[in-house]
Amino acid sequence: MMTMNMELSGRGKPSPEKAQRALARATMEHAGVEIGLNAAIVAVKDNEPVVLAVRTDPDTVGSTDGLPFGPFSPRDHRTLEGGLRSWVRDQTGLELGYAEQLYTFGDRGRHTEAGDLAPHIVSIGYLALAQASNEHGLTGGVWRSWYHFFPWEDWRRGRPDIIANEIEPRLKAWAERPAPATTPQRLIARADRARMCFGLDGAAWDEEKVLERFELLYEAGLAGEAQRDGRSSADAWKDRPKLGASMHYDHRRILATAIGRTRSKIKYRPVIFELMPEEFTLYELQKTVEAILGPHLHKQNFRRLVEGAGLVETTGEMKTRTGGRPAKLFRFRREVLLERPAPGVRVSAPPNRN
Amino acid sequence: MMTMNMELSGRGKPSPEKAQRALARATMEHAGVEIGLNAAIVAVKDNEPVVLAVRTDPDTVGSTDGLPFGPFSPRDHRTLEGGLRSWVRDQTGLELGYAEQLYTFGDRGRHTEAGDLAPHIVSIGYLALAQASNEHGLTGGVWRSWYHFFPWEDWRRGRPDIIANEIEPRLKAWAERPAPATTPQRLIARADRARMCFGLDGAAWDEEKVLERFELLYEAGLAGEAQRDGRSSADAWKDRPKLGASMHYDHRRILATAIGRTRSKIKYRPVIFELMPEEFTLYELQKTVEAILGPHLHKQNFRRLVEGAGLVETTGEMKTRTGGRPAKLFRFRREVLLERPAPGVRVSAPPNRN
DNA sequence: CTACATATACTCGATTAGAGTATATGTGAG
DNA sequence: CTCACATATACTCTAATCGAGTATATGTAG
Repeated sequence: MMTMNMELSGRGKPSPEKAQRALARATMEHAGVEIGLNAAIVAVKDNEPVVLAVRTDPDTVGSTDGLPFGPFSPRDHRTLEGGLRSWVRDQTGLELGYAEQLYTFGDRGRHTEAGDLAPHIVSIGYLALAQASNEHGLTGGVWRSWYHFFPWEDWRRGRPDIIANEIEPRLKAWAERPAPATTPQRLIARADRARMCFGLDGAAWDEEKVLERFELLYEAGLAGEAQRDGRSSADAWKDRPKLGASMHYDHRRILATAIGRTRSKIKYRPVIFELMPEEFTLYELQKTVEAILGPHLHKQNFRRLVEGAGLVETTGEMKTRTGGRPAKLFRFRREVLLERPAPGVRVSAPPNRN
Repeated sequence: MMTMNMELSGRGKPSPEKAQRALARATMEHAGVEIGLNAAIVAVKDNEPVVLAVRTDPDTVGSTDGLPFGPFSPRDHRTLEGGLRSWVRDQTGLELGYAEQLYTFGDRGRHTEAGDLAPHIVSIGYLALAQASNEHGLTGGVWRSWYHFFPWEDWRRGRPDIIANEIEPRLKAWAERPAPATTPQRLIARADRARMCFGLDGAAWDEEKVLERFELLYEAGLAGEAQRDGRSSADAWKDRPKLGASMHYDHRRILATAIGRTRSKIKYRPVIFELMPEEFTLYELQKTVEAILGPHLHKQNFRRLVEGAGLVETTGEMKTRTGGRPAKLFRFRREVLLERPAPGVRVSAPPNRN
């Protein structure tokens, strides 16, 4: 756990390496609210979707990953996004390209590492997309697979075993236990939530519901963070393996939001090309889409779809050494932005893959 | 314009009516960041989509509307949404039902009513949906049509004249003027942005791009807020009528975000029923959808769509006095949430309505 | 030179979306 | 009382789209 310096000293200059400590210190200076910016920086490396993770406290044994984060100071930066870009540059050496705001997390009690009396940090989560090739200057952080934190989200080799072996039985047990009396009547029953979130009992799997799934696991005490935060629901699973790697604070929630947003957004905006090199084959494009979404379309239809939507144009070049017939190289066709209101990789939901 | 009291006195207790002044004052007390929560509370009254507006400063002549807003104090409220519900109750007497976070606005220079040196307020915008019938206890604020603030968004009687008469010529003139040299190369040209946003020159109208359109008008100096904020682009239109009613601070941006979110969300979540009474006819449902989206489906297909998706079930009752054949009454079928991953009113974009 | 792997083109049937036609059943004017 | 009218509801038709399959092209590796 991160230890916070409770004695106050004068205002500390934020240093890139210890920005989080600076943030904690700055927060002490008044009893108000401090703004933290969190970045889920996403890329695809070797067909694996990855996110940039930092060790929040490298000195402690058993420490966990976190997302890069830093304070927002309105004195130094005119915009939130500008502030984000600035300290991401300082902390990691990366120059962000595409970035969008995700969600603002401000609930007390969701990240109680420092105790409930800690100063309040409202964290604004951002999603950034980067090309794996652009990482020449990476000075901090390490790329980790999405699926290291969310193994149940990886459907590329079919339904992940962890769902049937760990998630389904534990959620069913949790659904059997009575919900607290304070639960509003309008809420959907635990068993139904589990079924809809994880596609149990023949329900469809919706790859966009990443956050709903994580929230459910947290509530049911199956996420490591639940035990850390002292949720009583976690007691039942104290000795069982945790599901996916935990992260600091509520960073795994932010990452879940980022994954869900990425998955939905590539369907109506051409953001997939933010993750691709300048030139690529259609198969490489498909593999990238599938890394993010799970396997969807068969090859021939993916081709028809992408070309038919005017998303790409050929460069005239060929890529040989593909292991078979050489493939045409394509590039993103920017003009599509001027032609269609919502261009994206329109893969519709597969019928049912359970 | 709102004049702010720049002399500081002691801490004022926030009173419902003057919560915004309290917020401004509280913000003065330290140089940090203050969190404000803004609510776009939406309902549909008599087939008109409305939002709850408050006069931010009733004493000043020519004052403008704003959204209800209040400070977030982590001491008093565990969650952001809890804080929102609490002061909405205090300020307006409304008990919010459905609410979701929209976006966090924190850019300096976007709302310079109090000058660029003003303390920094980061405002978190929320969308809330209410049934018009539930307003028994309304004690503050007044319902205003969306289209009072965004006349160009109202396509229920065809393409609004304001687009051809005011927006198109002024945007074309703006596109002729050179963009500032600091503009990044990757940005889309002004003329193309205008075309895509407002469906000029035969481009399709995308009803979801509400925020993009407002941002463009602001940038081009056609929104009243641009002149208020001293944007030079507004100089060219000093004497021309402003487009839509302005709002305080950046509240019109938040409302634009709320409208866009509502328009997109009803297509994949059954939130339209948050705006409907318990029982309704299919035609009333269609009129409500059209109030929000603009006219879309013809009656027969809308019926097929909504019934086919399992969104509604008949109550067995009929509504007479419809002016024609009596209509069956329907209610929302909650079980659809357990059957489909993304149930909503799936009206696809109309071909082209220019 | 041939087996193999991948790329690419084309076909087919089922489903769906958009739009039109036909019929049912109230209200209200005369 | 009756009939024009307005709205509700059912059914049909056609084109586009989607998922899936088949066929063919063109490299590399042994």
